[in-house]
Amino acid sequence: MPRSFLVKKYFPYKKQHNRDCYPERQTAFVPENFPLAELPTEKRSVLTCQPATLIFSVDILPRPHPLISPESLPPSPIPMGPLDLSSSPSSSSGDEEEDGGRTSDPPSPDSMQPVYHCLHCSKSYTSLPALTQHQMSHQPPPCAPESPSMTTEDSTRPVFHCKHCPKEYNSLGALKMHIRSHTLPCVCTTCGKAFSRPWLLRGHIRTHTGERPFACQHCSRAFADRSNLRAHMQTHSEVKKYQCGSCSRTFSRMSLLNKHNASGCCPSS
DNA sequence: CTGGGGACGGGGCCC
DNA sequence: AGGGCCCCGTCCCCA
Repeated sequence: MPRSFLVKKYFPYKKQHNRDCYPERQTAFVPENFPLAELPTEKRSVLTCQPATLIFSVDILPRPHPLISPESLPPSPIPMGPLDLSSSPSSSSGDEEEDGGRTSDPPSPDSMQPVYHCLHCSKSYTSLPALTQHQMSHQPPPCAPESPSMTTEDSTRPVFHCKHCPKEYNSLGALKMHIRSHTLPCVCTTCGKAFSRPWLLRGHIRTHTGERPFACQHCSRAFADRSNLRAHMQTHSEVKKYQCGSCSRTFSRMSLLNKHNASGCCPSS
């Protein structure tokens, strides 16, 4: 799984292993006169330069669906003229060589009677004007040029593309959620680090406050992160969650099992 | 090298 | 639809 949004080593205080909270957090770890508007630059960052006042006029840009090729579409005499999508989102950027084949896909020789399929839904029409009128219903209004780039994967499922990366989603909500990982709208007021979701920020703030609301019932340890508590609970377990296929040894974490495998215990696996 | 903790990422589910 | 939360997972660091 690509971890394209890992944000590491923003600040030198990351290096300090503050096992027992941050007793001197606000003075020791925060860079002096930390410039909120000048977060350390990252290649991927479209927003680190202005984390607090994000001005994103365009989060979702039109982009052709990479999975849709002329071959993947049903035989469809999509007209080139009024329906060449020149006003549609997917052709406004002008750099879509590969998309050209969609509209120029020749009709199947098997189709005795022309059937005009909508590019955006499963409807089909036997007359061009009917399809033309129907497809207008899929066009974004003129005043909304930045509506999400939505294509269809199989003529029925919409696909929403992320402007910032190749990911795509089948719901606008999922895409918006994903885009937050690019825009990082939740900014820590203490150190300026930005996060995609409020609860991530809250978890991060605990690293400043030292709050550890997740206590282990078996020992005195407490954790700021529930996942870390869960991992810790594995250390109390006789039989741990992750088992080696060869030696049956168990590990509290997948990463430890992977390390174990990589060390040569299970050369076959 | 191994085990464990800290921090934080994503998707999915629920309300 | 959007936010909150959960679960799973990864990476980094340290003992």
